[in-house]
Amino acid sequence: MSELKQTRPKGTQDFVPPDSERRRQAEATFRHLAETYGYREIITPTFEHTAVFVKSSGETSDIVTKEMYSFKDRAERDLTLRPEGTPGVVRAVLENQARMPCRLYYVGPYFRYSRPQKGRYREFGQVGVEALGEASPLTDAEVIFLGDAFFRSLGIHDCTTQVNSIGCRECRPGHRDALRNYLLERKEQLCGDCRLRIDRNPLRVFDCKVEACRQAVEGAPTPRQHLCEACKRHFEQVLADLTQRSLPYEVNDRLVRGLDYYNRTTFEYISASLGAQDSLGGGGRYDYLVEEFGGPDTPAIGFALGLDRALLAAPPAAGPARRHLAFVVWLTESELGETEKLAAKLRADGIPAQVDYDARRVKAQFKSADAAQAACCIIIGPDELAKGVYSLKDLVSGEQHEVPFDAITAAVRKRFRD
RNA sequence: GUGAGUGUAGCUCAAUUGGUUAGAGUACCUGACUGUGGCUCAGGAUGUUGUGGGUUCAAUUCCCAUCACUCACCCCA
Repeated sequence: MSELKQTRPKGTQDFVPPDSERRRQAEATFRHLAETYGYREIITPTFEHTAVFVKSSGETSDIVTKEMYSFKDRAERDLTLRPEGTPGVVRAVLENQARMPCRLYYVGPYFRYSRPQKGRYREFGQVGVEALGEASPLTDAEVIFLGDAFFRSLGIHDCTTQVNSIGCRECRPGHRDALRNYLLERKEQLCGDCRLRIDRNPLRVFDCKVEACRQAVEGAPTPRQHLCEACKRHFEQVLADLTQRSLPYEVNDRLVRGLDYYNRTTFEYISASLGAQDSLGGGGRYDYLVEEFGGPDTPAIGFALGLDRALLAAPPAAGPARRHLAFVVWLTESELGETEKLAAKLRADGIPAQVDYDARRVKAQFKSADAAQAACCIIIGPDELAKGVYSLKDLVSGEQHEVPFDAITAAVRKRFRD
């Protein structure tokens, strides 16, 4: 293989047909589903002032400390390619003084500087929703249900839903202290990372996969044990509504999530068929974030789902379907004018039409049509023009018959329906 | 950022213990079929063996470096 002069940057992906079409399809499915629940699309910049992410995700979170694509522009502004969606949405909602409550969804590329592997890319596709100004536990359950519905509509069936509650301003400090004391007593057993976490964010120790840490944390005080009455009731209502909706779930006490802004409900969707990167998506409540951005006290909840991983977990597309495309084939140059006219008419009638202007022989044109996966060919030759017909050939069945000039659109439409 | 594995034709892969013109399938092109794709048959074209160095009479094969990809750690989508 001769060396290509230009290759794509590490961790980025090209989507060529039909992969690009499969991806679009999944996005369309999500848009439709989200709109079904009353969400409307929000489009925000792909980069923001770095402070937007640092303030919301947490100064010490891994995303902020080592995974951001940050740069200075020509005026020395500190900018960052968005590593996640929520902070930008919250910023935009406040900046545009959107009326609360409001339900927003988004679709787009996100960027994190981490080493690529299966299901993890430096540029990746994410879809998400944010329900701002809604405090009810029923909203939590509906949001969790919506994420699950998206995966199911893509044909993903091995997806399990995990939920947890990490409490609020009232009950978190109590738990934090209890957990910190518990961990300090067992500091010797913990890995280096976790020893640092004791001070910075003890909750994250629950996330650690090191076996020693897992054991040490076995009997640790869980967030759930320390929930205040209000949080406890909220969580119970979330679970009750999930049950009501017949959505199977697992309560996972170790599910704490990596972003600082979460409170109360957290959840995550896990797939068994993805390898190490098994999280299809996740989210949670972030009742304090809007206020921290300088806005009014506003409860909120949302999720982000990984498009790349969803497509990885979804069953492969069905067999090679023919495209709704008519290929117009010409015999000699004297039919070229007629060929262009027919193609124009078909397109005006809403039928995608293509012509191979370069291939001189009919055989080569048919090969092009086949390679393009066209559903049919329309042949224009001297004989046809003399008789006032086109020859219409179905490329799947191989059948061919003559169609009067003015009946061609209807005849092709019929082919597409079959 | 750390570790391991893999780089041979457009694609998927071969090539005995290092041994001289690096093969096969598929895709591609041509013809059988000068108005017809897919099937069949016959023929044809294709590689600086990722790159750079080293060992050797001889390197796709062994060694070093480098780059790329993959998987895992980490982190999470």
